[in-house]
Amino acid sequence: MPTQTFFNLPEHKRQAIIDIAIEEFAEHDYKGVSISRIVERAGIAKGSFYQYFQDKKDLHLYLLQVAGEKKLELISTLQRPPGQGSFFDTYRWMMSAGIQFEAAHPELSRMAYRALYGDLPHRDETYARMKQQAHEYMQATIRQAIERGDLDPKIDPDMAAFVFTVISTEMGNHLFRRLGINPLELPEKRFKWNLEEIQPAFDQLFYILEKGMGPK
Amino acid sequence: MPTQTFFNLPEHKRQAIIDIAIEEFAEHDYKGVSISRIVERAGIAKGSFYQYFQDKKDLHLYLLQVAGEKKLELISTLQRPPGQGSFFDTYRWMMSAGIQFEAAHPELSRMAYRALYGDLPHRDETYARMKQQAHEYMQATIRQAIERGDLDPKIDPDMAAFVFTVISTEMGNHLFRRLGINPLELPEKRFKWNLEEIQPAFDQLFYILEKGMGPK
DNA sequence: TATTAATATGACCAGGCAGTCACATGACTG
DNA sequence: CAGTCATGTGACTGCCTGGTCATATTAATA
Repeated sequence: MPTQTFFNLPEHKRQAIIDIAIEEFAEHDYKGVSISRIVERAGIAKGSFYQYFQDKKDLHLYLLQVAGEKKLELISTLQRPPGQGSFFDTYRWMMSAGIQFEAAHPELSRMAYRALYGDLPHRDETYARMKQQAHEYMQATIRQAIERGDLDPKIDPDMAAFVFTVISTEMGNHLFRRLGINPLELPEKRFKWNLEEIQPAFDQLFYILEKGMGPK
Repeated sequence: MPTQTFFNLPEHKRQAIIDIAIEEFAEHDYKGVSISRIVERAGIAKGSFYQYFQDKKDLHLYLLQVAGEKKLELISTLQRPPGQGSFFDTYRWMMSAGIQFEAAHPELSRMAYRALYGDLPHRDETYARMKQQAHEYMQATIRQAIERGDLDPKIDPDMAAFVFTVISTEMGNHLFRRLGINPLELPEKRFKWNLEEIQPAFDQLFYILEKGMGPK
């Protein structure tokens, strides 16, 4: 965690450091992120940086925490699907929320994606588990949905969880590519993100997930 | 491409360099691979290395080429699915072939995976396109399968190609995790790779892909 | 104002890197 | 044997890194 000194900083200065650091961790992988570059861009001395953060890892973990908080923050503003939604409705809402977060904070998403799939010297500490946990959570949800009659009882929960997890992870990338958008350019280009635009894609995806691809 | 000098090397020495370098590119991402470490492990002088390869990138591209050749080599030994297989049969065979390659050459797979999804200074040169090409090829195949009546005409080819592509890419990882195997330890542990063992997983996956997850 | 505590600074350190080059070695030729 | 050419070598360069620390500056307190 950052030191008290960091939190004593004037708001705008603190935020500038965070923003720049996030940009760097979105643009480069862990090894590629240079503290020297960050302090230069932020206009602070190297020594100051190390009065705010213990080391590079400390900064990285903090930024990931910030990303998590931002995501919760955004999701809490979104309306939940009406009533006792079916599994597919709920899941569609979750996925849509994830993609809205990607659109609103592409740098944060990219950083988090790197943390999950990139090379980290401190990977074992939390992140391999994050994937495992997401998988197990999904699996449990699927089991419940099967019991409630929302899903075909013949499917294998482990395999279904795999399919859902891997699709959610990559769906954002796919949608942006499909729409010809570079997510990292989203904020500066002030692209008008139109949720309606992606509904057809969701319809198509969930048709496949629900009914399969085989001939009827 | 490596120099003639490299190809003049005695077989065992050349192979040792290749093997060690592949190990390094499997273990570390591009930035993390150290030529100094490679030459030390291989017991050759730094100067010799640069008489074999132009630079780090030259080595990397060559190793990727080797990986491609090895994959074709292995696949050509596998029996094709009998007769005019349906789309699902063919695709199941392709996916199974991919996983057999992963099991037989986990380091090569890991290196290739890194090349596709990791950070490369020379990424633009070919690799972003590789993904795009795979997607387009899959999409075309799906269109044909629809015309032949092998797939539900109501599905969106683009979305279906996305689902197939992302699942094939990660299916190997998923299977190994499910079986409690670390693919990188496969070769040294001489794990007896039993194809039968993964058939149930394929059955489960293709049930989902064909019939979907929704209640019937 | 004098004293103390908090914060800012950038030259500096040790280590690692990719890549170079002047030279050494060995093998083959006339 | 001398001469030539391919190959091997590792000290070296220049660069960048994460991280340190003695010192300077500023703010707070008495």
